[in-house]
Amino acid sequence: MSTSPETPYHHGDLRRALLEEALLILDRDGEAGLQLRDLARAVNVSPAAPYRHFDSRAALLEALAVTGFQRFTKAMEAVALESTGPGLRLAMGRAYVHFALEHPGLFRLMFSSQLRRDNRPGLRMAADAAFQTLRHVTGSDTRSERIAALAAWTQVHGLAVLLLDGQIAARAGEDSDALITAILDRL
Amino acid sequence: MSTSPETPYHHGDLRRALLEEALLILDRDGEAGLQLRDLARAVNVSPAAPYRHFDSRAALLEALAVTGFQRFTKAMEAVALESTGPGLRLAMGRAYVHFALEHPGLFRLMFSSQLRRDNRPGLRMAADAAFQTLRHVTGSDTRSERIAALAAWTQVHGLAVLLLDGQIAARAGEDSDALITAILDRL
DNA sequence: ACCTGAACACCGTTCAAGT
DNA sequence: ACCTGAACACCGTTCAAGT
Repeated sequence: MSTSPETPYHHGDLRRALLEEALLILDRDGEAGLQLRDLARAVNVSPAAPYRHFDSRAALLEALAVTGFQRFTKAMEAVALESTGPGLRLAMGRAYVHFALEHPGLFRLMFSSQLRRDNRPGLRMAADAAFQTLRHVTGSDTRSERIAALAAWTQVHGLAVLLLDGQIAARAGEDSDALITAILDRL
Repeated sequence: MSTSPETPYHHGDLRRALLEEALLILDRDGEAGLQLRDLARAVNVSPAAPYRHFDSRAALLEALAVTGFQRFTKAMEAVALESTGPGLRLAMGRAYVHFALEHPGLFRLMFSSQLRRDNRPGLRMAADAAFQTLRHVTGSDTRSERIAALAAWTQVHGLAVLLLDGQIAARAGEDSDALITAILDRL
């Protein structure tokens, strides 16, 4: 699948290749399954090669989480443009949940408290930008607006997480998207 | 802190000691920080000793998650006994969130999809028993009852997770428990 | 400038051997 | 019956050396 002819010998766009392959592994095997040596092997470089592009495994994970928040922001903004008025909040909730289901490993990584502990500024900024998009919709000036916004967020996020963990699932013959909509409609 | 006089030489209640120490490490360093060799060191046994009591690290994690669900069930049942009628749902929501905040590593482990993948029957049973306690309160006979129950669950769980991840926090001078109550009261 | 090869400390796990 | 000591394969990371 490489763009260069035959095998990409000694060089190439390794940084991008690493990130792309890492995203695949992340959503397939989860964060614990993403091993630097495996990743290097998958891209046909030596175990030490990734260190020319990332300081450490944690730095790689941060880069992944940042791109995750960027994609998430784009997805939310797209909904904000095509949907309007009353249906907007529900549409964004559904998009939020769908993003999580489509990128399970990435979504979990974005909210991983492990990453938050190292307190990397790039991640904080990407996350803030994403949440800013959400606040646009709900407003957060008065206290009651803020509480309502947080209540909506906890609902949507909880649904995403419980679906991801397999704790909530549609029953046999039940439409999974209809279930999501029904739950989000309760607030 | 051992109950036997001086150093507990060759034996003792190792299984219990491992579980107790593991719970401490889990809530302090998270799942990734719980290493078998560290754990053995902390309890003063050789790296191989834990394998007389647990088949693998995954088996140890499962045992921890099972005791987590048991404690969780007990906490929920205690609330169901002391609270009654209208305030019960809110009281259980608060207890749910407080449990998560008091046992962050354990709570995350209980809902870890990593563990769910190996599909260990003991864990499934402990989890089902816990959720059974919750259903008692909400009911889940009709479809609308089921949706309402799921909506409440997603709200409470989402709040717990976002607080745990530091994404939601009380502002300076704001009472954190009041914030929790205000959000849970919206549904 | 970017990558390889070999090495280091460390981890989960196994197994023969000790008490 | 329960634990130790030594070993194995593997991982993240470093560093001198190659192109």
